[in-house]
Amino acid sequence: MQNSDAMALFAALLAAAGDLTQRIHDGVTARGFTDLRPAHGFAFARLAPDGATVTDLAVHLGVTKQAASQLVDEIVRKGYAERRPHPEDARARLIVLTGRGWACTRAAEEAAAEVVGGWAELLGEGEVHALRERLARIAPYGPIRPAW
Amino acid sequence: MQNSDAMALFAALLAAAGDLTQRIHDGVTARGFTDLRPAHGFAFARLAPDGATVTDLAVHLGVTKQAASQLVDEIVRKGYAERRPHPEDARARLIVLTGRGWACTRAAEEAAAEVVGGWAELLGEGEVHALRERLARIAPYGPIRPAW
DNA sequence: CGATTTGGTCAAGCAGCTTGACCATGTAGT
DNA sequence: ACTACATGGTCAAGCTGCTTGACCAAATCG
Repeated sequence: MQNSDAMALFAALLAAAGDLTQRIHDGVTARGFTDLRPAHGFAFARLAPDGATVTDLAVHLGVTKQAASQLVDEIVRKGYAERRPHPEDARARLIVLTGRGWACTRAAEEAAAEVVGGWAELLGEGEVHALRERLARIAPYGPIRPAW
Repeated sequence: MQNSDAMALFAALLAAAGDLTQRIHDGVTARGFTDLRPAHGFAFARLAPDGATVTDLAVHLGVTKQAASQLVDEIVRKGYAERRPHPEDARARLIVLTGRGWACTRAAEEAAAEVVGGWAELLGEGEVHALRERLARIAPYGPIRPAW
């Protein structure tokens, strides 16, 4: 394994991740959600299952809770989520997706499936699945962060 | 291929790309280059072969030429590159790496090789190579861009 | 040659993040 | 139970890295 091979792998990873991000974002925009940026999508992913607190979101996104709070302000203002009192902690607030937030989440999933479907035509379904499985083995869980 | 599988692949890609970026950056820092951010490394990659103009860099990084020019100001000020008159165009300036810039580039390659070496222990050399090859087939060339 | 394009810089403005201070609620120690 | 501290959240101010807009000098095209 030469050093330059490692850099080539790095470049390919960045290109694939950046391309997929861009194309999902384009797909979401094309489905009518024109007032969002990719960062919002990563917030939705954390909110989707059962909601989350601002602090949860901040950890997930790798930013301060003030920054996460601003982002929540924005998606609430735009009608994608709402702040509710937290059922178990009067200090906290539970941020949950609205119907519009769920619709956008589904749009992102569709867009992602479209792009990945194109990859499957290039590589075959099995190869794409293998790709996912191998990436999962080398990639630690942790805060989502920009590629740089 | 379920929609959620596509999102899982997306998450794995982002995690791998972000993790590799972070660990290369850490490695570069550990080797003594403490005044750089990952974005500078992507500039170095474009400058390394034979130098480049500010406009070349801007296209490569996907930003305006003003932003690229600022970034060049910074790496020049810190001694990693220098502006020279362009041999074939008196309007342009050729940005080339200094010795320090090359040393940093080698440090990044070493750091990348270290991380990818760790991946090879997990997956095997062949699998890592296959990963690179498959990513290369689905990832278009284009401007480097943050994962979101 | 004049007209337009291209490489680069200067200047101003802004979006999204940070740090710092603060309040309300929860949790632990004695 | 009362004090002390930790935790969730917001407000305010500031900074960094980017953008848009205007401009100049050199190259290219008619």
